[in-house]
Amino acid sequence: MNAIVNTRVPFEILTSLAPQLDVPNDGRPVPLSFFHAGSEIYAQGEKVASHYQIEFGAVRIYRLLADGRRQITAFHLAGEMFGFEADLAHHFFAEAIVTTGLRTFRPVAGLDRSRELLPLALRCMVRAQEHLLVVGRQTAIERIAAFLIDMADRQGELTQIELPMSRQDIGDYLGLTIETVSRVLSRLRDRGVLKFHGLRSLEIRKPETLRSLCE
Amino acid sequence: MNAIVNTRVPFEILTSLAPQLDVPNDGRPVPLSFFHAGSEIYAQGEKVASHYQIEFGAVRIYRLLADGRRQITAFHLAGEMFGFEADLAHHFFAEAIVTTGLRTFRPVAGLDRSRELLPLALRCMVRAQEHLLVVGRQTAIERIAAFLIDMADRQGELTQIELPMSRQDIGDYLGLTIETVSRVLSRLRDRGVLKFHGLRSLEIRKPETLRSLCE
DNA sequence: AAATCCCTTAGGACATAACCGAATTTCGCA
DNA sequence: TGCGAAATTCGGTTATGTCCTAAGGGATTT
Repeated sequence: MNAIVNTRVPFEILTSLAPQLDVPNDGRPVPLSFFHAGSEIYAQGEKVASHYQIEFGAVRIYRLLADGRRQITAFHLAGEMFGFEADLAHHFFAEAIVTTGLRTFRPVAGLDRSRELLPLALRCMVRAQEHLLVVGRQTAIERIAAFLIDMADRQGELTQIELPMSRQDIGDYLGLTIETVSRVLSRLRDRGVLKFHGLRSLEIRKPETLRSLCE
Repeated sequence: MNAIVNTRVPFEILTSLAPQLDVPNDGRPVPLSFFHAGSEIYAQGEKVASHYQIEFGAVRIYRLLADGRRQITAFHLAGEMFGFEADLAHHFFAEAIVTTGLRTFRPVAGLDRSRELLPLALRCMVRAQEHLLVVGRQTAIERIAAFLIDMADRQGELTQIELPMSRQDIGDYLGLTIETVSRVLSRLRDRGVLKFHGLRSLEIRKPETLRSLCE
């Protein structure tokens, strides 16, 4: 996985880094594009033009109900790929959570990528299905615990976690309100399970307690 | 889609039908196997040996928590394929809901099926992600409405629905208890939206009302 | 046709998490 | 370092859905 995770680098500096990051792929340079925090990468209903690999930063994939309720179906971190769809149109929205650099892969006519794409799609599928168990059948504290363990695993660091997303994002991912997310995190802090260094940086002090919470 | 949906045919009769149903595929006959209601097709942790197409009947894919809570991640009906996994082991359980006939596809060494499998895997992925929105952000009545509309769409018939699964199955699919499922269905019946012909056979009397419930 | 069993429905008490309003903290920016 | 806006946290109240118990209904078996 990429070493640069969820940093808040000013946009100007990023642009100057572009030439170094823009390494060739399959003999052809793949363009690297930048997205400010909160900016849209693609929208639901849009035609699928390419898929993406995250060079640095983080992305949220989500869907909206008519009254504004939002479900985030996935977070993607540095090194991961996203943007696959079942047909020609996007079924979800994708937004940069923080300043994010993406490598864009456009499909090449006549070139069959299904052999490489299949394992990635399968992994996405299993992840979504496993997340269903969390959202459908676990309590608030179990959901938060599962989320923190997942984030820790994906960031490599076992005890130190950087959260690129807001409490609202976490709530919309876990099917909880922002208040419940905040309350549960505070309770875990008070119990000595977590220690915060700022709002979005934390340390797991009792990994075994956290793990026992999601059964 | 196959015409035979969710019928309760005695096992003996099914066996006698086997020769007719066992049509060749790729010049080689694909074996058809039968499963009684409730019998296991594969278990979580088992090595993936093949994937399956449903000739008739219905299948539930699920996962369990240590204390017995269950989340059904998908129902599969006649004509559909299932059993794909991200690696060599099954991440979920699969069970026949009613008496079910399956066509089993074993991977052939040296034969790359990813081109055919990718669209199926992507469809499964999108379906799971869309289901996340239902389970994570919708109310009980909205979930039931979405479920009924999905079942109607997949069975071809627009107003007549046969439910192969129990109320418990529906609850475990939608993240609700059996009582809530029952209560909501009764309320929809009392409101004249649904009309039941037995417990597992129903008619949508007001499709537009149902549709307006999931926004 | 009767009996049994299991699934389903119903009703009430309870609990978890949502909702509402407000105080507090954090972080970007000067 | 200090200011201000935004995000987060906190407390109280409410509602939705769960839990528990019991009654009802349908299907299968004999």
